[in-house]
Amino acid sequence: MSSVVEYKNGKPTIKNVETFCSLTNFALPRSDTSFRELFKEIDKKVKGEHPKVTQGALNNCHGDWYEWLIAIQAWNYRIKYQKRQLMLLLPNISRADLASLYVEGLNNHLVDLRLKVEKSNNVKLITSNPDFVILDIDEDKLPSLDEEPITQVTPQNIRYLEECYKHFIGKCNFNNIVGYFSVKTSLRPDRRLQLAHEGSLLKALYVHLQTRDWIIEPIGLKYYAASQSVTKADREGLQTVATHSITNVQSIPQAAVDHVFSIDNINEIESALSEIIIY
Amino acid sequence: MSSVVEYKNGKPTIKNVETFCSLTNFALPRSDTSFRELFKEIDKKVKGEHPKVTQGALNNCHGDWYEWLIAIQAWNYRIKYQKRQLMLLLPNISRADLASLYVEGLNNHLVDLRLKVEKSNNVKLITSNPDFVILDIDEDKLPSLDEEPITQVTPQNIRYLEECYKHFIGKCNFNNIVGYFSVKTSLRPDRRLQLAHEGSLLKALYVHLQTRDWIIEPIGLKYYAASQSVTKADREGLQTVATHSITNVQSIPQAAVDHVFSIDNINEIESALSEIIIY
DNA sequence: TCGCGCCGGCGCG
DNA sequence: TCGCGCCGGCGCG
Repeated sequence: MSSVVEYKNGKPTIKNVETFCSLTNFALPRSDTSFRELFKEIDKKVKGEHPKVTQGALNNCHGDWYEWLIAIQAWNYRIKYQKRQLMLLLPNISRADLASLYVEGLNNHLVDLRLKVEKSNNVKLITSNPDFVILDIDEDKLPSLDEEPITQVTPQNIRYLEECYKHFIGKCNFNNIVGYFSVKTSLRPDRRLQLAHEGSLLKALYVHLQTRDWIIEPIGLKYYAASQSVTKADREGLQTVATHSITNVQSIPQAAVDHVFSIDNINEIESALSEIIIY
Repeated sequence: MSSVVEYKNGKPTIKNVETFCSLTNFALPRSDTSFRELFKEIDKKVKGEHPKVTQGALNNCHGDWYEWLIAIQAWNYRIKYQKRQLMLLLPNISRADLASLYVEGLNNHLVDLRLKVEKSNNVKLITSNPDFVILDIDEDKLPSLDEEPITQVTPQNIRYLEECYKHFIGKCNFNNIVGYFSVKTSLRPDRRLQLAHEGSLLKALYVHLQTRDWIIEPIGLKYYAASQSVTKADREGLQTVATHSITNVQSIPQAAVDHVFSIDNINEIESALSEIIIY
């Protein structure tokens, strides 16, 4: 236990992965265990032994824990139900732009768009990376993955899931990237708009690729979100339109966020995945 | 001093206005006093007497303090330089939607747009209210305001500035609302995107009004932002395009945020206002 | 009671 | 060193 917090000049630093693995005893929570409660208990243990740990440090960890639990379950879902679609963790944008997942030709369209946009008016196309990308391996060209379910919460397994996206860099065609998924343990009226922005911009980029390759009937790009609890105001706030679709009367207004799931235990992850992962 | 924090069931609550007025001695800071340092000192005093005050409570207050200082300076700027443009605080959206500032005809276009968008695809047009609206009183129809500068930081003066927008509800024509201004004491890579979303959506609504009224050469809508410190990454992140402007090749890509100002003292407010308030 | 919009303190690469 | 993207705890109406 004392090993999960390090001190640097008297300032405690939570070792995120080790804390989560050690304090969950390396096991997945029961399928009806509330993540909220689970995180609260872990917090209590950490704070009990290390009173100087800040709320901000715990906030930071909660976000990762939530992503890991969903990533593990998504991994197992693909294997259990033998789906060709899969959901993978993405790193932050300074480690890898999600456009780099596309094959060279499509990536070049996006690079070209960014360059031209920037050149014409000193303007950029910037958003954060979503937490997950949803791939559809409908062609043999994409690498196949291990078929081993993940049953233990270990640093090795977490690291494996966090790096999995690397296999697909430069390999995805237009129809291989079918959606994105961003998750937050909690929402606030201001923070939930980050999701709307992300969804809106990702969909605008998709429409751009569609136009450049003149794809008449695209399968469409889904953008999903999830949180441990979702109020009516959250749902309404997240029904915001993808702004590119409202300025001319021809296009049908399109939601930036297609659906927001309430996910606070493993059963609820499973249920969300059954709507997200169709094939 | 003890009066600025109230206790409810042992839980401290900062009385925001009273704290700021009392701990600044009801005076505006010197024109080169760093707001950062000022807020830090106030925090220290509050925490010194009330150790149970949380970081979250102070965060909440900092946002208001920053807005008030800018609102006071904007008020005085108009009078000092006899400008016909003015910058007013806006309330949060549950108190008054900013569309309500427009005259009935224009407001109806926006109501109509919201209805049709919602009806067609269960999608809404949602963003937070910006902190300030920038008005141009270029017609005699708009109410005129007091010409008294504000030299004291008092609850009465702050309340006055917070309610000033009410005079303009239902009174603004297309060319009376020339811009918005949102401010944050600090930025983060995720939170700065809230500004991009807000700017993008406000500009899309403006384009919609322009289309409905078929206004050929609109004066344009500006969206500005400010923070106590702005990094290169912040500037680049905020150069994000207003997404409606990139999906067809005819329109020129337009920035969601026209300019981000670094404002940490009264001189810097003055300097920003000289770029924002032109006429 | 709850919705709004506020923001600092992270762990990591 | 800094950029990324994390999120709870507010004061107020």
